[in-house]
Amino acid sequence: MRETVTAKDVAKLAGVSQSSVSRVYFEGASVSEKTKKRVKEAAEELGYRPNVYARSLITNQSKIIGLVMKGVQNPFYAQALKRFSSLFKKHGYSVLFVYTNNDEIQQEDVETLLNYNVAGVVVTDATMLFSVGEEFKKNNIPLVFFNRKLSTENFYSVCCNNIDASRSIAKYLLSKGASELVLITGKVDTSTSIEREKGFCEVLDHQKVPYRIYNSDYTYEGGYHTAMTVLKEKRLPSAIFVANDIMAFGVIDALRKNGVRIPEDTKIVGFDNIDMASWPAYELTTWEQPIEEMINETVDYLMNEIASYTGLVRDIEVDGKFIERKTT
Amino acid sequence: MRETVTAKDVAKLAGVSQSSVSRVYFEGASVSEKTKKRVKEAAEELGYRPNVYARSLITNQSKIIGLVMKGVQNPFYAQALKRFSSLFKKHGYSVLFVYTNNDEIQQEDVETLLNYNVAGVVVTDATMLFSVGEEFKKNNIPLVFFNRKLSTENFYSVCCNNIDASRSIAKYLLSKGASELVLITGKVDTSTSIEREKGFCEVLDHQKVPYRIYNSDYTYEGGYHTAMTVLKEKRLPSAIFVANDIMAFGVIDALRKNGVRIPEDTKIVGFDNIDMASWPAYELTTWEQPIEEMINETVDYLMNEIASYTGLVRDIEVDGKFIERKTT
DNA sequence: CTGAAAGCGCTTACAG
DNA sequence: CTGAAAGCGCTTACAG
Repeated sequence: MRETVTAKDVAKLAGVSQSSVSRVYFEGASVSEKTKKRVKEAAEELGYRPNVYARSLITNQSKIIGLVMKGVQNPFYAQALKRFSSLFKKHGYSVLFVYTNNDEIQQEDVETLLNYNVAGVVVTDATMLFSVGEEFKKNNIPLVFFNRKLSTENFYSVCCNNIDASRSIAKYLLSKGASELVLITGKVDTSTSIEREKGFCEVLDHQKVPYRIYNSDYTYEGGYHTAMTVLKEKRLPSAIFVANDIMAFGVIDALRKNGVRIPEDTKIVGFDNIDMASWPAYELTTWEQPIEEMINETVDYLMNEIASYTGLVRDIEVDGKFIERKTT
Repeated sequence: MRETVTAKDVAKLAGVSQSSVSRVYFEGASVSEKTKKRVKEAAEELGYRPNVYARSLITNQSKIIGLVMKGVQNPFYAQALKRFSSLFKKHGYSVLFVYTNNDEIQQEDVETLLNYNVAGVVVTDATMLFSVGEEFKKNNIPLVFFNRKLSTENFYSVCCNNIDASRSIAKYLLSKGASELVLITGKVDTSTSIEREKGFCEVLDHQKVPYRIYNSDYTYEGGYHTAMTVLKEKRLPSAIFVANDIMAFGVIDALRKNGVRIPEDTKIVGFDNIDMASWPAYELTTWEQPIEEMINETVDYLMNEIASYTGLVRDIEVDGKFIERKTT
């Protein structure tokens, strides 16, 4: 049987009341140093550990953050997972990991989050029905979309400045003499893909430079296949902007396999600057997402809202930077 | 304020006792279809959700599995994370994700797991003090080491049959005419690296084929640097067995960068068969870890132990298979 | 099958 | 600062 030492047991051994024991473990309660010491000693001896369930039942609060994630396979999100976990731990929170297979958070997952009365939630690469978001609001649970933005401006989101970034990429490619371009998008309904397309095309339209758009899906395989499609057409573009790095690797591999030299025959630019982008096999020119800053912004917001809920809604955009390597 | 509908409220609306409401939501309790229906309707109307904290407080059980992971950056573990999450969800369990930066699980993380009274824990790529393991045992919490094995045979573990696998790899390389070999190990104190070294060397020793061992760390960068060291020596080995795929990519990149042709000048074999191994940039010959089976074994054990704790201890080994691609 | 009641291990007014 | 007591929202014997 699971041994269970309670505050009462500790109280008896320490010769104080159960309430005093409780106060020693409850932040902000007032206890004298003397009883604190006595309690700690007794607790140590007995192996006492406050019961989080009893505590949560009373305080109606938890020390858990819900982290909703789909694309763990993309190193960008793996990195995010790592940093979020470390940071939340530092703040005293544990993470309830909710893997969602669908683009949209399922009701089942929402129930889980609500059941555990999570202190806050971060959604990294999924969308959510409007009504679902309202459920969190109704319960005063802060929620932030990380690297994603909902069209209904009703939630807090933290992204990189995708539009400016892709404008810069377009300008850079033009300055390199690109005269006919291709854009390979990510999943078409994601905010990141939409914005990267917008900034990129805006500049090209303005300069009256011709370009073609191919819709893909943010995966290596998607990039690979899309590149094959591009190859089937007669003209090879002078440059390709691929909406994320992992897809760009697929594009590069497909192109190379077909004898296309990079950057001589065509230039490639990715987006994210994941670790792999600097690998000798790729040395990909890309846009660095300021992941650390983005995560800090996310966690700061969450911690503030947990401390005192305001329901503040904003779209935060952090600037990244261009990283030139050997694919351009 | 967070709205809070309790069983009492539902009871009043449904015209039954609070206990009956409780029984409707407690698996195994006996309730008539009639009251069940009435309760469900009232609950629906009020938006009732049983409080998991109150439930856990009483039952002294939780529906949470602790998943301890370090190497999220390695696609092998990202894949595992994904599958574990899906599977546990299917079984009605949520996952408490515990990221550990150290090779060894820290006391702080153990406290978290114990505080939440997790139903079970899986440790994927970290080790643990013996005493820590005992703490879980004392609380009848089943624990399994996934893709890792402790030398003290006191825990349940699920691995691929590393020794047989690396024996096969050595034999294969010999059959391909390799006459002087190199082994690049993973982190030296991990069971997987130790076993892969053991199986590989055993065959070579037996055949009296010369080889050299270089210790590395299971990361891309480690593989890259180790390969550079290998290159500094005069003779290029005719084949290199790299203890995991991600490291093998680093080795390949370093070698290619220095004009070494693969497989003409030297052959490379990895281990894991992560998705990337089939990418055109690498097309790595490797050993496929039966990850799906390994995960199923892990989850099955955990679910059985949760249903009725036996404390069974065993080292499970699942066979993988050789995947020949273009690096040999 | 159902209800009244005790109790899980805490927090938190309320007095002192 | 401290203790006695109420109560958080459930589960679970115990009767009926």
